[in-house]
Amino acid sequence: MAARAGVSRATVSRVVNGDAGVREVLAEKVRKAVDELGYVPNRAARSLVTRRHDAVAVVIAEPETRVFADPFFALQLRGISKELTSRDVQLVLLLTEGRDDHERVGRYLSGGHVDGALVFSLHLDDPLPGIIQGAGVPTVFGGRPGWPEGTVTSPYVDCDNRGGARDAVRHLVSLGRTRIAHITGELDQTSAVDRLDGFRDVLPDAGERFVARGDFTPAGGERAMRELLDRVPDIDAVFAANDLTASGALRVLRERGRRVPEDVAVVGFDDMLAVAEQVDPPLTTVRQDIEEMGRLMARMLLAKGELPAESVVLPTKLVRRGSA
Amino acid sequence: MAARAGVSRATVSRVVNGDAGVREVLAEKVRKAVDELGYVPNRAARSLVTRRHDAVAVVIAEPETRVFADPFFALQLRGISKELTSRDVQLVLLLTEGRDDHERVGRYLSGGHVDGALVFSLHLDDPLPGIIQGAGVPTVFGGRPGWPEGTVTSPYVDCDNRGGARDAVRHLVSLGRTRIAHITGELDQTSAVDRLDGFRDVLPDAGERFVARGDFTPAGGERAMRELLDRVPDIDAVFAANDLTASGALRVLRERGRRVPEDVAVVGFDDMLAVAEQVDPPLTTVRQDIEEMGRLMARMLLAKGELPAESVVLPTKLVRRGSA
DNA sequence: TTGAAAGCGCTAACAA
DNA sequence: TTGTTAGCGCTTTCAA
Repeated sequence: MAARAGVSRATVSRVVNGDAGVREVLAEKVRKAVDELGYVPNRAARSLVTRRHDAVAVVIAEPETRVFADPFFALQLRGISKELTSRDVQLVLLLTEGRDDHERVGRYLSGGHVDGALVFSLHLDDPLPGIIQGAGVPTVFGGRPGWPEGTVTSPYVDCDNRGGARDAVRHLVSLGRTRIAHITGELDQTSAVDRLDGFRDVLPDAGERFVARGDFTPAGGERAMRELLDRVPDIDAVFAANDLTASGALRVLRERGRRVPEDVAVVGFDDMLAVAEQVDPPLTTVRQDIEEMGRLMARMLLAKGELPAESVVLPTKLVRRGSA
Repeated sequence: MAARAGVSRATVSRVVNGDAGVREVLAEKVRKAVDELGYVPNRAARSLVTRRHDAVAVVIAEPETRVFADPFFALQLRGISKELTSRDVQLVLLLTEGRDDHERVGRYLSGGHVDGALVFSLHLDDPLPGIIQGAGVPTVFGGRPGWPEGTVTSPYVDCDNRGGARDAVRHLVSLGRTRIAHITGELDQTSAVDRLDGFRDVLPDAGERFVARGDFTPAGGERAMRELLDRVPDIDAVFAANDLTASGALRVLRERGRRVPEDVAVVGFDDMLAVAEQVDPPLTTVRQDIEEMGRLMARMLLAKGELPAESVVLPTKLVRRGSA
C-alpha cells in the first residue's frame, strides 16, 4: 500500500485518517493507491493502538419478545443506526434474556470491547442500569430509567411524556368533554407513569374509575376500553397511553356502537404512522420524534467527554386528525 | 497478568483459549489470576494475529420500518443472538435504508471486519444478495432469496412454506369445507409466493376470486377479507398467509356477523403466540420454529468450511385451536 | 510441558 | 511536510 503510493506508511495513515499536513500531491497519490488496491484499514490493528473501538453496544433488555416487536424500538434503532453509520461506528447488538444475562452484559461492557453503550431498560425494577453504571462505560439511556432521581448518573433521552399527556387531555377538555378517561400503559415503565401523571395534572379530580390499566398493546386497549364502558357508560373521551392502545379502544367503541369522535373522542400517543393514519377514524395523537431520539442518543454518546452530557427531554406535539 | 500467575504470556494464552497441554497446576494458577485481576483478553490484539474477528454481521435490508417491527424478526434475531452469545461472537447489526446503502454494506462486508454475514433480504428484486455474494464473505440467508435457483450459492434457512400451506388447506378440506379462499402475503416475498403455491397445490381449480392479496398485516387482512366476502359471500373457509393477516380477517368476519369456525373456518401461519392465542377464537395455524431458524443460521455460518453448508428447510406443524 | 521471541497492521512520537 | 521507529496485546512458531 505504502509502496504502491511511493510514500511511508505513516503518510498513508495520515491521509486515510484525514489528518492535516500532507501535501495535496502526495495525498492524491495515496487516495489513488487506496482506490486501486481497494485498501481498507484493519480495524483491529487500529484499535490496538488508538484504544478506541469505533463500536457502540446497543443493549435491549427485554424478556418478552413483544417489546422488541414494538415499532417504537425499530424506529429508535433506525435512528441510532443512521447516526452510527454516518460516523463509521459499529453497532453491536446485545439482547438480554432474563436476569442471568445481565451479568454477562455487565462483563461484556466492562471488558472494554466498545466505546460506549446505548441502553434500553424498560422496567422500573430492572437491575441492569445499576450493573451498567458499575461497568464504567459511557452510557446513554433510552427513556428515563426508573430509578430515584440522582441515582443514575448517565444521561437519558426521552420525550416529554408528561407534558404531551397534558396537551392531549387539555385538548379533550377544550373540546368540551367532561367525562374523560385514561387507559394507561404498562405501569412498570416510566413512560406509562409519566403519561398517567400528565393526565392527573389536568384532571386531578378524575376518579379512579376513569383510569383503566392497559399495557401498550391493542389487546390491552380493548380490555381496558370494555372495563371503562362498563364502569362509566356515558364516558365522552379517552386518552390512550399509546396509539396501539387507542386502536384497540377504537375497535371496542365501534363494536359497542359508539361513534368516534361524536360520542367519544379519542387521543393516542406516539404518532406511529402505521397505526395512527390507518385506523378509522384517523387518530388524533401526540407526536414524538422517535427516530430523532435514537439519533440523539448516539450523538450524545459519541460526544461525551467533549460536553458534559445532560439528559434531554424532547418536546411533543399534538397532531389533530379525525378522532378528537 | 502473566506475572501475577508466575507464568509466561504464552501459557496464559493457552489456558485462556482452552488449548490442551498445560499442566493442571499451572492452569489453575492462571485461572485464579484471571479471576482476581478481572482479566479480559483484548479482542483487537487477538484478532490482529488470528485474523478472525469473532463477529458476525446481521444485515436487515428493509426500507420500511414495518417489517422490522414484525415479531417474526424479533424472534429470529433472538435465536441468532443466543447462538452467537453462547459462542462469544459479536452481533454487528447493519440496517439498510434504500439502495444507496447497499453499496455501503457491500463495502463493509468486503472490508473483512466480520467473519460472516446473516442476511435478511425480503424482496424478490433486491440487489443486496448479489452484492453480498460479490463481497466474498461467508453468508447464510434468512428465508429463501428470491433469485433463480442456482444463482445464489450461499445457503439459506427457511421453513417449509409450501408444505405448511398444503397442510393448512388440506385440514380445511378435511373439515368438509368446499369454498376455501386464500389471503396472500406480500407477493414480492418468497414466503408469500410459496404459501400461495401450497394453496394451489391442493386446490388447483380454485378460481381467482378465491384469492385476495394481502400484505402480512392485520389491515391488509381486513381489506382482503372484505373483498373476499363481497366476491364470494358464501365462502366457508380462509387460509391466511400469516397470523396477523388472519387476525384482521377474523375481525371483519365478526363485523359481518359470520361465526368462526361454524360459518367460516380460518387458518393462519406462523403460530405467533402473541397473536394466535390472543384472538377470539384462538387461531388454528401452521407453526414454524422461528427462533430455531435464527439459531440454525448462526450455527451454519460458524460451522462453514467444516461442513459443506446446504440450505435447510425446517418442517412445519399444524396447530389446532378454535378457529378451524 | 513451558518459555522466548517474532510479528499481526496500525498510529503516534520523534527526528529529519 | 515526511519518514523512521517503537509498540499496542495477543497468538504462534520454535527451541529448550
